[in-house]
Amino acid sequence: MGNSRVTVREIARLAGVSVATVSRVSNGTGQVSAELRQRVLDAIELHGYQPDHLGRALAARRHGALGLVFPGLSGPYFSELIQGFESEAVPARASVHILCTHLREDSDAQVLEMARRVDGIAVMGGTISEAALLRLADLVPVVVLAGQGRDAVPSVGVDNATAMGRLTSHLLTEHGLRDLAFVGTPEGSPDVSQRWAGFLAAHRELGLTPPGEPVRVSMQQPDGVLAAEQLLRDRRPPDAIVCANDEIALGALVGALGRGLRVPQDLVITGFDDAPMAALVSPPLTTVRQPVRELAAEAARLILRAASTPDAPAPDSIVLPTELVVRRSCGCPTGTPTGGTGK
Amino acid sequence: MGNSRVTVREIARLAGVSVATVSRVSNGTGQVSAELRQRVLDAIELHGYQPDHLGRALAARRHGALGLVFPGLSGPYFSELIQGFESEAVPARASVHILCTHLREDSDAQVLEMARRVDGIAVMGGTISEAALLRLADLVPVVVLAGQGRDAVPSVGVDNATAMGRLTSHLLTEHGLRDLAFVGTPEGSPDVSQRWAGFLAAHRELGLTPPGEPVRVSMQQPDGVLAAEQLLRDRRPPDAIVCANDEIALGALVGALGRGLRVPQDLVITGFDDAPMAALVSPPLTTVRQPVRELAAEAARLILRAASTPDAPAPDSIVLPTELVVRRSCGCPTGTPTGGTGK
DNA sequence: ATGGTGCCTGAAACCGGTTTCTGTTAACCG
DNA sequence: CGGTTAACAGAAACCGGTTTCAGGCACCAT
Repeated sequence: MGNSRVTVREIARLAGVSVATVSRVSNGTGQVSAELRQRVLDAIELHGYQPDHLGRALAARRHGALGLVFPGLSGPYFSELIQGFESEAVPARASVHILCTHLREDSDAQVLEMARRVDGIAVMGGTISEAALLRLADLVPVVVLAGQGRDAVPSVGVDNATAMGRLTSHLLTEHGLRDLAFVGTPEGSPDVSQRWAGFLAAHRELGLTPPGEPVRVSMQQPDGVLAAEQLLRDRRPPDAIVCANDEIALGALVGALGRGLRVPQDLVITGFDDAPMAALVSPPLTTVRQPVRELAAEAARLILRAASTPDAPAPDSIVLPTELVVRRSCGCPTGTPTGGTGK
Repeated sequence: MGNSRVTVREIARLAGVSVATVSRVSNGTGQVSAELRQRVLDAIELHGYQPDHLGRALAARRHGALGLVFPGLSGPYFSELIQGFESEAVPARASVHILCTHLREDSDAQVLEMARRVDGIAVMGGTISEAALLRLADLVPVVVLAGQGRDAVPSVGVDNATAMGRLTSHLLTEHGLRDLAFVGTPEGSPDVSQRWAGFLAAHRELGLTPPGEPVRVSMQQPDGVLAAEQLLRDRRPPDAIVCANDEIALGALVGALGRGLRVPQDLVITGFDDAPMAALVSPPLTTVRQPVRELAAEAARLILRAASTPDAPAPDSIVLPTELVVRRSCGCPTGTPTGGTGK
């Protein structure tokens, strides 16, 4: 220990100056004569003084911290998300508080509690109730990450419906597939809900009848294995498995190959996210690329800005572009450069 | 807004009592008459007063927050880790601050900075310098997660060397394999370093010559694909690929299968961690189970305890048991119950 | 000599809580 | 009825910083 218990008043006494002067020196604000400055710097150096964060935060009435709330952690998606958020927060000298809500039932209360410890919060879509979100926005700047904003709560996301519609159309028109299964739980998150909607819309636009129900599973690789086994056990398996994300697709691929099927000859599989593995499996996965890291970074920037200008008008929501990435798992010969950019 | 700017003094004024009484009521400490208590509760309710965390933390001289420092995020390992940590911290009303150091070069400074905002920190082994670790331990309670503790800094981990030694011996003796490759970067983390050491030791115990160098890659699935391709391109590929974790192994499996090899007939692959996917791929992965979530939870408990009893002696390091999980990727016929428990 | 202007400096107030310490009142006891 | 004690309430100090405000001083122009 040693440097832990040193306060401004202590340094002030040792340097023979007032606390105001110590504060000015340690912050570089205001005018201090060269002599006093040196005396203070010496005392600070000698005793290893570091201003206490709490005192400073209390006086400044800002925490210097950002919150990130998500349902759970799984796969490269959340890794990217957290890292994107962090990469923006830390240079702004803001620490990052996290909260996984899926572990507990009283997540609304937890999030509200978090609001009193940070300057702003990014909440993943669908993790807390609508009511809690509004109360939250009342307390601190909030942005919804990958979900629908509401009133004064801006959101950052991609146009999932259009992107998934484009992918689905590709399967229906280019490959003439007619029996597609959708794997993912629309009720689980706004992302999946929109992807499911885009999947349905693409069918209807072509006058086709989409499947009535998706295969509801979670978003991790093991769930994809499970889903594939369930679908392939059926007497009449689908032509294609359209997965809500790459993790599911990777799992489904493992499941399908494990049953001796050939992809894409016997079964087409597609994903969403363009995770690093998508390009490396065989066959490489046809998917939709979305800029996850950039999404989170954008959210962090929005919050930081809102926190520093308290009375500014609520910023607009942001929609980042996606890109259809056609590889071999859909049946295309090879990396056909059909890559269309979503809005 | 509305409830954001209400302070104790405000409530005290409105309820016609002193701030001390408001504080007593809102904390349930001390004695307050039924009448005053009700007046205060009404005022609190009416104005939606919530005590400010900073004021409270400053007075209590504790932050009510824990820090978690890791190199980067990747795969189920870190998900488990974070969730295990969080599951222990949140019920203790402590928020969780995270810091990914691999994104920046000045991580030592960042960690030291974090120390002034939390009551204790868990640092993944190998993420910061030895010097920084010691300085850190000077400021707040610290525990090293999956790494070597030092002096008064306790650690929580598993016996990687023994576990990997057991796995390696299994391949060498049960399956008679002689040409094993190790994939992973020992310099990258204490975990891998110990696993490499165990791999080498198992060879030497049997009087065999281990490979001189590991295949140095990172710890993610794509790296496993890469490593497999590199090894299999060689004129004389190994009999077995012993991977530093399951992610690498899963990638290697994909890479091997993609090249038309049969596992385990043509090539044996093993992992470490027992990630959820390990049991689901074909063939299922032989690996070592370690209680990652429990590891992190234990670390959180250690820190919380140390933070609440400042002058207690430094707790002992903790080593949790591992379990060899034999599945089919090593060549065993099926789920042979050879599962031996490591110390 | 006088008044004005800037530059430094420190006392004190402030951020929003908790806690000690003192004093009042009422209850209880012999 | 006097005296001790317990319960309760509030004033003020405190946690560790920042910032306002007023005063002192040197310097310059009238």
